[in-house]
Amino acid sequence: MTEGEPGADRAFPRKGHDHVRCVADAMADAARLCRERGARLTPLRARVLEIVWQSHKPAGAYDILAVLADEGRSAAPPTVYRALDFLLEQGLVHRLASLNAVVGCSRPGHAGAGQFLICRACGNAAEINDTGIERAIGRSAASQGFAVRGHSVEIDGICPDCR
Amino acid sequence: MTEGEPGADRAFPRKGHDHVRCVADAMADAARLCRERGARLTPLRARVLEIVWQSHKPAGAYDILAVLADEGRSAAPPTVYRALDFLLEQGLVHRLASLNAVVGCSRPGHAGAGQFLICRACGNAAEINDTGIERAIGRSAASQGFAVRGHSVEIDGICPDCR
DNA sequence: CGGGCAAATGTTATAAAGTAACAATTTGCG
DNA sequence: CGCAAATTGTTACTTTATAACATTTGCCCG
Repeated sequence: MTEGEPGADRAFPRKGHDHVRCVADAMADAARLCRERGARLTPLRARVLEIVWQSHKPAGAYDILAVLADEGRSAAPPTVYRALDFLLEQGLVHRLASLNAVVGCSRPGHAGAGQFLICRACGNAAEINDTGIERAIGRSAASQGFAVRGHSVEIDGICPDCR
Repeated sequence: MTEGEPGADRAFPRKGHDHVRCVADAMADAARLCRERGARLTPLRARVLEIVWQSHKPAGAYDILAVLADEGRSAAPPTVYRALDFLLEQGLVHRLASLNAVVGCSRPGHAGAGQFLICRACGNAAEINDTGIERAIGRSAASQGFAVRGHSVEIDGICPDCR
């Protein structure tokens, strides 16, 4: 996602950001990760992942379904939901509950947790991986005697580009 | 919610917790808040709020609908959704997106933000109001140039009573 | 006090999101 | 090859949420 320049750890992509390459990288990471784990990233699952990565706007299951249908694939809701279940399990996508949609995971393989900035103007969602938030959550849960299994942090607001 | 004893700031209710009184307090707070704001806490809205407060398990819209129907009220989905919209706006309930359900707000009036511990064993949800989490979110968003309007933190795990 | 306007609720119908159950197909493996 | 398991196809359905319009209620002002 980031281009490796100093101080380039931004959640929202900068201008001139090479999206084609970013998607290609994500797909390559996913393929490698699945290979290592013995999980099967089938053509259908790979295609769904690619569709999710086409944009930083969270994709609804029925949006994905429409794309598959356009491509002439036989597709019904379970097709998509099953592919998404796989991708979620593998930590390749995140589900944003507040939008009933998913986005590509910027750090593939880390399932079950994630923090997102969601712009109510442009609809883009950016994953942040803020250790401060993680730690604060862990500390707070521990003080209540609560054993954390996963968490979702969805922050609603206006992104830098839309201000 | 808490009983005012030293160190009693627990999110999950202790044993012997007086639920009837806790609900009564919540209703009184809600009535006062609405009066102050000139918002109309009508009998229907009040009843829906009361139903939500009946339990610490998040209530789905159709659960609430069933209760209203049992009571002989004429009720259809919009009845409930409209009441919930009002209660959400007034900050009297929180919506838990990951469960499609709502819970009573422990600090009435603070809409749009909240952090929850959700037990996957018993289904109870407890609101925490952790300033550390709030600060971490604010700091992280600010560093991205993101203007926060609201946030939801839903932490999945096992509560102290279920361990 | 009563007409009239806005807010709230009732009602019907439908959209959107997600799943259950079973059939057909593909894949890896002995 | 041939079988078992995993994946995908297919149909039907459940759950969640909203649109649109009718009716009622509360409240202000003359």
